[in-house]
Amino acid sequence: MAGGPKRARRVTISDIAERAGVSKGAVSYALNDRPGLSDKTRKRILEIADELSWYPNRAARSLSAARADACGLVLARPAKTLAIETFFMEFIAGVESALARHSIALTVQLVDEPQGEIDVYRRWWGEHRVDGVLLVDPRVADPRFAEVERLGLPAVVVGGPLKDSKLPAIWHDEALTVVEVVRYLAALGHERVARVAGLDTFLHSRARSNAFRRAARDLALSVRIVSTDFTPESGALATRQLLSDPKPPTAIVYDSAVLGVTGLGVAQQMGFSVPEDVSIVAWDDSLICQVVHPPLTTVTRDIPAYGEAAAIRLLAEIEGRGKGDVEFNRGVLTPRASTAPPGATTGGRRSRRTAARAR
Amino acid sequence: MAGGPKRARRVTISDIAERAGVSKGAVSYALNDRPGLSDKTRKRILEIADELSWYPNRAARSLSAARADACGLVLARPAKTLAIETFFMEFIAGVESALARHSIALTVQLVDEPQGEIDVYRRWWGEHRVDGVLLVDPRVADPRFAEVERLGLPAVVVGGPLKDSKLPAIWHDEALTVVEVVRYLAALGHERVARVAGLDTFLHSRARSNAFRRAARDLALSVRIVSTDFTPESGALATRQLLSDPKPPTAIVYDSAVLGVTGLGVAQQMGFSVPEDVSIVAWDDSLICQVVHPPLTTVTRDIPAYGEAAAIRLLAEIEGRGKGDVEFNRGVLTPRASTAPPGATTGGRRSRRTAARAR
DNA sequence: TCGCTTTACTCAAACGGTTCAGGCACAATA
DNA sequence: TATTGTGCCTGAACCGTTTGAGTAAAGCGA
Repeated sequence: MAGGPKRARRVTISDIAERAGVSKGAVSYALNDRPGLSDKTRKRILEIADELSWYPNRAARSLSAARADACGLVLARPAKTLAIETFFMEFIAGVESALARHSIALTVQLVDEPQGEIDVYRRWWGEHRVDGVLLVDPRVADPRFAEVERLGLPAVVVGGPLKDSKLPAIWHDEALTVVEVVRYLAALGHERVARVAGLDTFLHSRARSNAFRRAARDLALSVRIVSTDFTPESGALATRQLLSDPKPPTAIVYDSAVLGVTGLGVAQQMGFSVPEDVSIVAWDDSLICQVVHPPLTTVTRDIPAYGEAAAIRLLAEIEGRGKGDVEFNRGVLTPRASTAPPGATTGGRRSRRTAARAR
Repeated sequence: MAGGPKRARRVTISDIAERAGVSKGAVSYALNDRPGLSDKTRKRILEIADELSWYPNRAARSLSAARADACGLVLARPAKTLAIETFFMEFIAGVESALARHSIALTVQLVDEPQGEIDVYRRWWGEHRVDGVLLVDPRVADPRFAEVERLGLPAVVVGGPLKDSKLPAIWHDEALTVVEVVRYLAALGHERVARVAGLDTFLHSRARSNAFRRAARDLALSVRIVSTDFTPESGALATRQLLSDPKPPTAIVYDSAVLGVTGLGVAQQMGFSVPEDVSIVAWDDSLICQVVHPPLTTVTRDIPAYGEAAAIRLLAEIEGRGKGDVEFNRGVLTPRASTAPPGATTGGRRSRRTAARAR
């Protein structure tokens, strides 16, 4: 700190003790609401601590209590798609609100590659930097689970349920929601439905794809599923592929808001009217889905609440009072103007394609 | 931790020392690359440390070194607008990449109200949780500056330059970019330009508004400026107000990507063709600006690099080798299809309004 | 061979909390 | 009155590092 600005020595527990005329131990008892002090002394100590605006040094506390009072979250998606996907910010907001109530900090780290994520866990746990972590984007045969278990690092998986790991998970029933969406489209009269999926290695993406295929077959609909890597480019490509088919689907379900909005743009550019020629459903709602025209029908989840529940489960895990998985409220369909019966005309306008078909 | 899972005792510096047959001090020297050890011993110690996969306990290190090895970032915007604005995720990604190189953690906290932000700084600094913080969204007469200075908490302001504070800031010249945008619109032939601004209390928003007004007047353009709170709703309202005028502007400059995309939607819904009837420019680029139709002309900044530079400046400040403000590369105009000469017809299509005017 | 420096380490005191085994004074009980 | 108990507080060890002072041995020039 050579040449640095002079900084006042910060007040410690000894200062409080001296000023109150008691021992350090007494101050510690007062601060932590432990028995063994008269109310009068306790009150006096707390008053002095407040007056000197003293906060206990976390490093010292962590050292003796062997807790870091921090949780970790590693995001391993490319920065570009991370930024555009509102999911994580909303999720973090929810996690935060739960952790803040316990004065537990959230340490966030972005990494490029999956191996880097495991290295971060090793380092964090080795350094006692965190008491536990949230694992997002669970994948098929995910190497993180075994490593985290090996380390003994308390963790909660966001997504699931998990087959090949005993780690606690928080998840919701994707299949039920998928069935709701497919039935809704079938009820509107759609016979050819498609799904633009995210990364097939992600558990939740795969679960939705499986459920989608099954639900569509049960209703005797024709199904197509195209995978993407969640980037707008890959979403645009998938949409072009689907709509270039001689018999294009009349309804497309997208795995994210970004994919949905991108798909809408591509469809309109190709001369498809939404929803007359093709209906669109996007998986997670976001304000961006509501400002495009037409606004998108979405599957809505309370993502901050999801994050909050995940954090609460993690705190329980850290304290050793964990008890299995948490099943969260599933997403529900929020119908907007991007879905309608196939070929429907709205408000007197007619798409070029609908007009062409009518001739 | 009652009832919790059994966890292995984690390896400490003493274990390494014992195994290597040296003292704890020697291990510490080896780890921190300090002189006073033979190369042979140093190598042996490091090998053993690696073999036992030992990481020094951060709490212990912090306690003795009086450093937290963490920086803090408080976001005080409403969670909803935070999530939708890609700026912060990109910014965080940049901050991260700089901090990670020094093994410094980033602690993020979201708060609801401005006073809460100041409380967080007090607590973080009191607890030695962070070595410094980044202050974003500087406002007019911002109470955070004085408080941070009073605390002696190293900080870097993201935005500026600051009039009423000696805190170091990282910023770029908004005025030059604004002039570039306005000149571009004037060159296209626009005579009535408008700006949908963000919160007027934000320094950067105000700086842009002032520059916008001045630049437009210099070019003898008619100007209107409407303020919003960055929400899509307020952006939609502002756009409706502007376009409902008997003589609506032929070009609108929006203060964020969200506002721009929202404005595009509103304009199109009101029967305005973009860019024939109204040109649109959005301030920060984001993938969402590129997937709408037409894609938006934007002011593009390298936001991750901005975050990285901010983090680097903060690290310098923490180490006491700070040296004034950092001026960052200003944003540059990226023209796309949402801007054109007023009344221009593109590709044979004609908007309803253009057609009406032509009659 | 002696004194002097240099090298390569050890030792122990911090850092600022938590926690537990006392200890002292005073009240209650036998 | 002697004993036991209880409430309130002290003292010191401890958590795992860093770091400056101390030291023994080796090296070196004269």
